Amino acid sequence: MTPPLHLSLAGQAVDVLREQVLTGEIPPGSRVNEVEVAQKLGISRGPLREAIRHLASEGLLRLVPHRGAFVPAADADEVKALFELRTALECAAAELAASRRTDVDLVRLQEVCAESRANYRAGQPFPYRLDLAFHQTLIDAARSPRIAEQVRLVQQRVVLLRSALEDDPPHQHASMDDHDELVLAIADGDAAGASTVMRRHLSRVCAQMLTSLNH
Amino acid sequence: MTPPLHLSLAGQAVDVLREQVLTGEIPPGSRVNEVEVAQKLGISRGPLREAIRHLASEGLLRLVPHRGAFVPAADADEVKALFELRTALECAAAELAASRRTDVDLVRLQEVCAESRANYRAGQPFPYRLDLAFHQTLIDAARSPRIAEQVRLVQQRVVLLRSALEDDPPHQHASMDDHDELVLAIADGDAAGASTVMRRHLSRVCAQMLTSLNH
DNA sequence: AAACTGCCAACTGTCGACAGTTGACAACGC
DNA sequence: GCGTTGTCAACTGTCGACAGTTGGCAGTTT
Repeated sequence: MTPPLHLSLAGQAVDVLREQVLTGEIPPGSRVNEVEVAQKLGISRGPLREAIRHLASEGLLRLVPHRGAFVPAADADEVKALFELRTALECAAAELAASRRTDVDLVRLQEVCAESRANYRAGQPFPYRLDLAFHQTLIDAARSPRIAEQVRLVQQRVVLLRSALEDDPPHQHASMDDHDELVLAIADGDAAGASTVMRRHLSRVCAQMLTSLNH
Repeated sequence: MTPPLHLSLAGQAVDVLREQVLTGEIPPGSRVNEVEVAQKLGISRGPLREAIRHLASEGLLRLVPHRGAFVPAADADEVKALFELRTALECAAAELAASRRTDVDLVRLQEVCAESRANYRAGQPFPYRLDLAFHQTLIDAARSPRIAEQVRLVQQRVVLLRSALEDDPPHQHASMDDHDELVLAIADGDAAGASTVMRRHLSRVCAQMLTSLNH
């Protein structure tokens, strides 16, 4: 019994639109015209409206009555508020991961860290893909479905605000150090330590986003 | 026709449906028939579908492709997972409240506690209304809009699962003690203490829900 | 020129109808 | 009797069209 891999038009529209919003193909601040996008996707306005509402509930769009849906623009206060939420969730995830992790989880985390190091030594910048992979692996190790769900949504909103992020080698290096330290704490089953490191890590990332936002 | 149509039909449907789901008027496990409910509300299926999708994003309904929307039934694993999320959020809120609270916030918290005590001494059971009011006042004192938003959604889902909750005087007394202790920690600006008390409090509430679920 | 007013195009909100899928029931074969 | 298969009603997914609202623009007034 394979779950219907055939997604509804609304579901497909959600995926396409989410991609376009996150990649900046639909730039922050711009409006989403229902008839225009519906024609472009080859569907009617009904499913598209449901897709727009869904993305709005994920925080990727902002709904204004009778005016339409807008892509929220990066804003300092929004970044701070969002990182307070992210910190609450990921610190809890780090604690749970430290106490629930299996050896397989540990190997996966170490692999991601090793790949990041190798990539960095090869002279390439720390790809955001690997950063996401690390945090993803960590919340999987926490084995808390509802927390994982929320973390995914928050990280998505961070990606959206990340358009104004610039490459900063020192910051990237510090992030990799944080990740390594996190793995150590999780390996030791040190919940409090993992939480502390995660808080410091996210604090650093948040600060970096705020500074690059002011440029 | 409503002369001042301030809210869209979909928005009105969201409010009505949410009320019906939370009060159990639409019992857990039952299905929401689109045509039936649409006729009962006097609207067409379009706005109702948007309302259903919205409530699903809040976790008050569960969508099954080609089958419709169901009210999720209380389940032990779900309760545990939900309380892990709630604990992560409200502990963070308690910490923030301890460091950001104003004197007005403190007075409000004390007022809610005092009202609970008076109510209890009058021989009446600790109304859930006051419990909600306390947690609401606390997250307001935390001044973190994104966290507050998520806490509201989680508490709503707890209300939904709460149908199987029975009155338990000892538990109510312990809850009020926890609240008082929380206020003391927040008054002292003791973030770590507030977080610890909150964690113990929610752990107790979760355990109580789990036991009354098995009866 | 600035401000006000009425009009208009564009867009969202809403509706009724059609098409595709699902689960159940009945008829059939073993 | 039990399992299989064909049929069907009910419901969700989708569409095109209509109605109401919004913001802007032209024309008018002071």
